Amino acid sequence: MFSIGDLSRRTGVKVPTIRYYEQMGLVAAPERSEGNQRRYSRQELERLAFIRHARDLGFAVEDIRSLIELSGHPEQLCGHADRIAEEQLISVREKIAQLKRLETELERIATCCDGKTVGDCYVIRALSDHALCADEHG
Amino acid sequence: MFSIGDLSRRTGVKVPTIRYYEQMGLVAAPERSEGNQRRYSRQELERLAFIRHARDLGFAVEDIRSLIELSGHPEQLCGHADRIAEEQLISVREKIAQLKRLETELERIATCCDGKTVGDCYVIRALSDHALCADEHG
DNA sequence: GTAATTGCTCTAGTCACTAGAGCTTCAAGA
DNA sequence: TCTTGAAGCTCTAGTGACTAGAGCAATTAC
Repeated sequence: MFSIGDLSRRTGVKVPTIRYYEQMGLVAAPERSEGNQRRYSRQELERLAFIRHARDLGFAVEDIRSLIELSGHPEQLCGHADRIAEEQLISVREKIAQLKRLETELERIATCCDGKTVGDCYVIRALSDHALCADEHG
Repeated sequence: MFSIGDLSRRTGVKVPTIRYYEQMGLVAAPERSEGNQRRYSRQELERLAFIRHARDLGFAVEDIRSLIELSGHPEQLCGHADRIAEEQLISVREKIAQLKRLETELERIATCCDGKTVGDCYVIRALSDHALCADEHG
């Protein structure tokens, strides 16, 4: 049996976050000690590790809820789980592409400044005048 | 003189967001019509375009507040503005690196599924068992 | 003149937590 | 056994950057 602090240390999920996940129904309400403290089994540790891993990969809490529900029905076809993962991959790729465009422009903005006064500052001018942008972004 | 809707169309910032920026002190409260509707000048249009541009580049509202304040003091040295832009560039690069690690793992997860039942599903197994991960992430 | 659109204020909701107050329980050492 | 300090409990409210909706008033186009 693990206390909530044990669980936190083993999974890397902060204590208040574990309680938040319980409130949201992502993890079941566990047994309690005589003094009303949460006591977790290994099964609950594993579920929390699953959630942590999925959150690290950027899955939304709602997606995780679906994945957990699916994992409870091992006889079903896995197309749904597969689709959630693929959508997440697409979304990650879009974010990368967007951030790369921002990187390009920020490089231009942040490296052109000659260290003089704000009146000549390329950072400020570039932000004021969209026409200075090399290509479209945002 | 522009109405809030004109401003919204010209800058691409949504109407409630313009009012929110006013509340946050990013744009000044403008003149009002006889019927208490906001009426903006070209100067305010330009400031909002500045804000929009900076938000597109991922600057936080607090950073934008600093940049606006700096742009009102053109005699100062621009080192501060420069540093804000450079920090933003560093943060964007970190996000890109992190997302690329996620992309790699998601590719592995999302493409190995053989379309059978959830019991054999690689997506679910990969999320359950961190040891299946090729390298560290998160 | 009237109807549709746009605008107003205000409150509350989003997401995924995080922080704090004020209390109780637990575990380890004396 | 007692005590002390860490860890736990519940509850409320705050974060950032908006977004949605209610219930009105003003403006604009026909």
